[in-house]
Amino acid sequence: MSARDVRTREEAMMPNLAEVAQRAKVSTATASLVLSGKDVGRVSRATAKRVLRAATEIGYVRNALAAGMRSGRTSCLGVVAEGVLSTPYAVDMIKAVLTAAAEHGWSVILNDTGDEGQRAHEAVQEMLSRQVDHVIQAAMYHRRVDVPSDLPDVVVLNGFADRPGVPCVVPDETRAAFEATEHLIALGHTRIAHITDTSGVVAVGLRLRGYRDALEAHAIAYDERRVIRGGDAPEQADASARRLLALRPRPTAVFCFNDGMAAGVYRQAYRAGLRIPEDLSVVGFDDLTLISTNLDPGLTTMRLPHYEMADWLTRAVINDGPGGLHSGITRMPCRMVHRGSTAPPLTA
Amino acid sequence: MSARDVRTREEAMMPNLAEVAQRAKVSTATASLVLSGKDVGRVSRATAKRVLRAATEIGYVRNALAAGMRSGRTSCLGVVAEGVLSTPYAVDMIKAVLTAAAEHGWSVILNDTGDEGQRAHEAVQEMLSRQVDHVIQAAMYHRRVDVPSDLPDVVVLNGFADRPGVPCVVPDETRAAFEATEHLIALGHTRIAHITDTSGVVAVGLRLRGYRDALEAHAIAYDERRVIRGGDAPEQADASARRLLALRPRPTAVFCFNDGMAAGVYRQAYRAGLRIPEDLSVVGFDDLTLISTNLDPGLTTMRLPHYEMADWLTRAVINDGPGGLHSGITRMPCRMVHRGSTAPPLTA
DNA sequence: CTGAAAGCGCTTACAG
DNA sequence: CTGAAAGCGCTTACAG
Repeated sequence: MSARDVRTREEAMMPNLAEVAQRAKVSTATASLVLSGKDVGRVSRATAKRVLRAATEIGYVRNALAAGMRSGRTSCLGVVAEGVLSTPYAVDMIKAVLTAAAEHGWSVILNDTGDEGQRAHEAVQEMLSRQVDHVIQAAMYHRRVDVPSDLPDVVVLNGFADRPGVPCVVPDETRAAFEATEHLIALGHTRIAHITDTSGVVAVGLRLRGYRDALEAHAIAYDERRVIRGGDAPEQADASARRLLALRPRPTAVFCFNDGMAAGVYRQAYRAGLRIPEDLSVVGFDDLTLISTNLDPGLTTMRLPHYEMADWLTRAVINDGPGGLHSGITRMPCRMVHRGSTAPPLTA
Repeated sequence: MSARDVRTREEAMMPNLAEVAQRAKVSTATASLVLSGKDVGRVSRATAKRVLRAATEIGYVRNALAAGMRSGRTSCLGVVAEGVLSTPYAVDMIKAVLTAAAEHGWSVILNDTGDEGQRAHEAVQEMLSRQVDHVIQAAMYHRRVDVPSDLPDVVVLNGFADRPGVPCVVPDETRAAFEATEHLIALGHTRIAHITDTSGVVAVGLRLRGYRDALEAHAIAYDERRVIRGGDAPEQADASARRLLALRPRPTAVFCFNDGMAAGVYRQAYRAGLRIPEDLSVVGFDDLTLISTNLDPGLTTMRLPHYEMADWLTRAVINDGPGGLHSGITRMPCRMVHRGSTAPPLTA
């Protein structure tokens, strides 16, 4: 074959290592050593300088494909996201992965398999084919994740694996719900309702647990009638909110499973002529700023640690590899963002 | 060197083409032909079957690095995003790129250089090093994009290049603003205000143009006092909205530069005791559903064609290459989403 | 401190 | 219809 058979680097004016070596009058071995920073104590400073200058002069860019094939390491991270980009909730995770990876000089191959998670197998094959060093499997919300068995170096972000031995990181839902509820208790509330979801997502149980634990810790009786279950969409959030406001005696505070449900409470409270926070304190969950900052007053809510989880996991994987990680579930704390939707009860 | 020097496919139990060929009792040339689908009329059906069976039996996954190096094509798309993941506005573009690429069997290397766009050069070097076939440069909002000169096969998504010869795609802002305004005119409004941005982003001028054109097309006098300029944050949106409501005679409708500003109008209208849409019709822009569906009533707004732009561009690049594209600006239409925040004026 | 040479796993003209 | 062999651009023991 000739140089014309394929779209060569030469055609695209991409010089290769041999040309750098030739120009610097050294072997490709020496040039490689210098250009990959492995030259200390092995190549004289003068030679190294010559190589670097030559590389700069002809605009050398190393072919990562060739390097990866020879060395067996690609400095490439595969991210198999399951619908992460379909939600505004979790995009921060991708952002964190990209940022942390870039800081380490790593690249990221991203594949979002969509809400169904159907294309997951294909995505994994693709990652293997591209020889990524590690795979991060990211879930759009805290849930159980099916981890392909043919994937050795895998970790799970925002979910837990269906098999043991896989490092996972999730938000500490129960603790967050405990703190949110305790915040309301500290303000003097005792009739605290909880609006939650009808779906079976794990966070529902974990946050309910935190809510109950907080009540119990402060000797407030748990009243099942104050736990309202409804859907996620705006109309369903409205329905839940109406049921909340119909409770007698009316709760003076509500802890909502997410910000969308809190938005429903705002809409119905205004329609009923109630003031927030004077007549009703509201705490949300997620901190979708598009919702929380556009409500009036701004919504006090628990921020999910999407960025922190992804940042931590990415750095850990790059620095230690999945093997260096605790092979189990790591829980990360959520932080409460105070904006003005809570106050002491008027009756206090 | 020996097989133990590097982390080989053997260690990871990754069979290579030679093993497939050996098992199928053919040469690697024949195996390669079959496994890359180039065997029609070149390899007998029986031989092809043997190869495919052998590959399946030993769980062969082709090494895309080696294939890419030899063939000069990687079926890999580089996406240099400039803060796209930092905004809820434009994530749909990434989603569309990933989906379209996956459908063609392409992988995507994603790099978000953050809001500043500082790391753009590094990102480009990275892409070149990884030998991506094409690069898509994506902007977080419609704006001028500095396209690195050392990047031959590049196209711009949601922006326009600073140099000629680069295919670009952007939303048709002027037409969208024209249609939004015309919708209000068709309902019978004549006192139509426009709340816009103080920043110098290009969309400000383009949408103002569409607003003015629509008024002119329907012989409604343009009144500069009805164009209110303010910032983007909730408090600034509130300030703009207050100025709107202080106008005398009060406009019966308002076309907002974005949904966040429309949310400010809702807040202030409610505080002033005005009903939407009876007393004031509101049209937004962007269709951030977290805002538009959580307002009461739901916000009628122009949806930006982020998904469509990215989908179209990705398919075009993969199928034709950047060279096959119109080397200039392509404008894509926005679609109006009707939700109930507009109605005929009461005085009509 | 430096270089010659092997080899990563594939694809591709080319010869038969 | 099939195979032998070259070569993509690197990195890495190894020899000197």
